[in-house]
Amino acid sequence: MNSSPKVPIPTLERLATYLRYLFDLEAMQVETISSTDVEKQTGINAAQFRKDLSYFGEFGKPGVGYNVVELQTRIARILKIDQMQPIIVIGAGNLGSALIGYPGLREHKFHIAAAFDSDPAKVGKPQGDLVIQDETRLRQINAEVGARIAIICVPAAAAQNVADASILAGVRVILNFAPIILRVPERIVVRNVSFLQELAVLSYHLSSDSSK
Amino acid sequence: MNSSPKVPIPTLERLATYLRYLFDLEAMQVETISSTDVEKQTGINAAQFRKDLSYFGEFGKPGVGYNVVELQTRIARILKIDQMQPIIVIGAGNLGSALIGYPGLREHKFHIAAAFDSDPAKVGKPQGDLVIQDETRLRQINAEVGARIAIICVPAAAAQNVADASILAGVRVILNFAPIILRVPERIVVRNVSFLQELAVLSYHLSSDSSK
DNA sequence: TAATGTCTGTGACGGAATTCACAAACTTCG
DNA sequence: CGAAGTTTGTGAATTCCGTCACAGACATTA
Repeated sequence: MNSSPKVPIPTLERLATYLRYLFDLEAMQVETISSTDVEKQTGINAAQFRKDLSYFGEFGKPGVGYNVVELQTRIARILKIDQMQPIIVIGAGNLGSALIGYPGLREHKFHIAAAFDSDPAKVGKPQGDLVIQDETRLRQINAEVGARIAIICVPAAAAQNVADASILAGVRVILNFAPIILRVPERIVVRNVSFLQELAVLSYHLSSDSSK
Repeated sequence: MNSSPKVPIPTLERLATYLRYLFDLEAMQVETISSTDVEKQTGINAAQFRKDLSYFGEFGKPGVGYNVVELQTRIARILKIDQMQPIIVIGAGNLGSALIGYPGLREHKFHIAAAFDSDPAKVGKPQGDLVIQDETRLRQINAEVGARIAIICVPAAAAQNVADASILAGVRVILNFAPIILRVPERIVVRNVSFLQELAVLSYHLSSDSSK
């Protein structure tokens, strides 16, 4: 009943990129773009752009291109960031705090509804416009705020337990910053962000310098 | 003269994962592992693990498996994280500060040699065990520290300029946290980290819940 | 030593993602 | 209106990755 059955994940990642780009275009009061414009400015192949969109229907006019505002609206709807989404953040260390204070979240319709930590020294402290809650109250509090997205920013050793607790509390997708592979039920979607991993890949590339 | 010509990027990403896992095993005083052990514990297919390694030579003994410490050493050498690598961080906001204070970096043989910001209020302030430098001195300072890896943590609007300056200063690979596609010469390798993008992908998955 | 069992390294296969290339749709201009 | 010029959407071709499956290497046991 829904759109297409199989959308490649790289396509979804690029959709988010297109969306950012469209916001910029809107700010510059550009009304229409073509797929070749996109290629020139983002480096993403024009056919790729068209194919990505084709998974979700038809968006452009032959001979003209795409209407910036309309495309923006439709991509936002596809990604379900057309209305505010509550998120919970678990772990209020450096990274968690940075996330809580990050203004870009709100712009993209994400709203941190609660933040948790296990450290009694942090619990109860205000952080931005919310108060750090005790990790043990995760389930109880999420029953109120109803977040289905969790961001895990705890150390590796604690991450699996925290993930389990989140899932019990009704979370369905997890953004994991801990350097560990989480074991979760099939229905749960996890995405990992690891800058150590990214750095390692970059470091590798330092060798093959002159060649190619 | 070097190893194999074409190593898939997903392979490099997994190598970093294996390495983390091997550190854990070493700490648990495990001496030997087999590819099926890896699959059981990380969820990564055993053949995948073997093929990933095969791009770089032979690592194991048939009928036995892989020596944990040896494999660790060799993967670290492949990724060039067997000896300290200097890094520069540009942008000392929430994220940049979090990175500077992140102990995991040192464990993985990365060392932040200098941090920069354009805000005069921040320049000169100590942060961890180093002092924030003025962004305009990037080239000058990197002539001393010789970092070839830069981490960009500045706002989107400033990122391209900062990237250009880094490259002029001798940087060859960039880890970019700014939500923008950087335009760089071919020889420069860029990897982007965007949690807004990750969140968008996760958000998409909130729809196709009961199906599949 | 021979027989059995385990595990690696890799060629072959299959599927997924990207790019190509073109017909069809629309615009513009004379 | 007709011709020339754009640009889309998409089947087909290509490239890239992951998985399978098995020959060969090594260990173990008797």
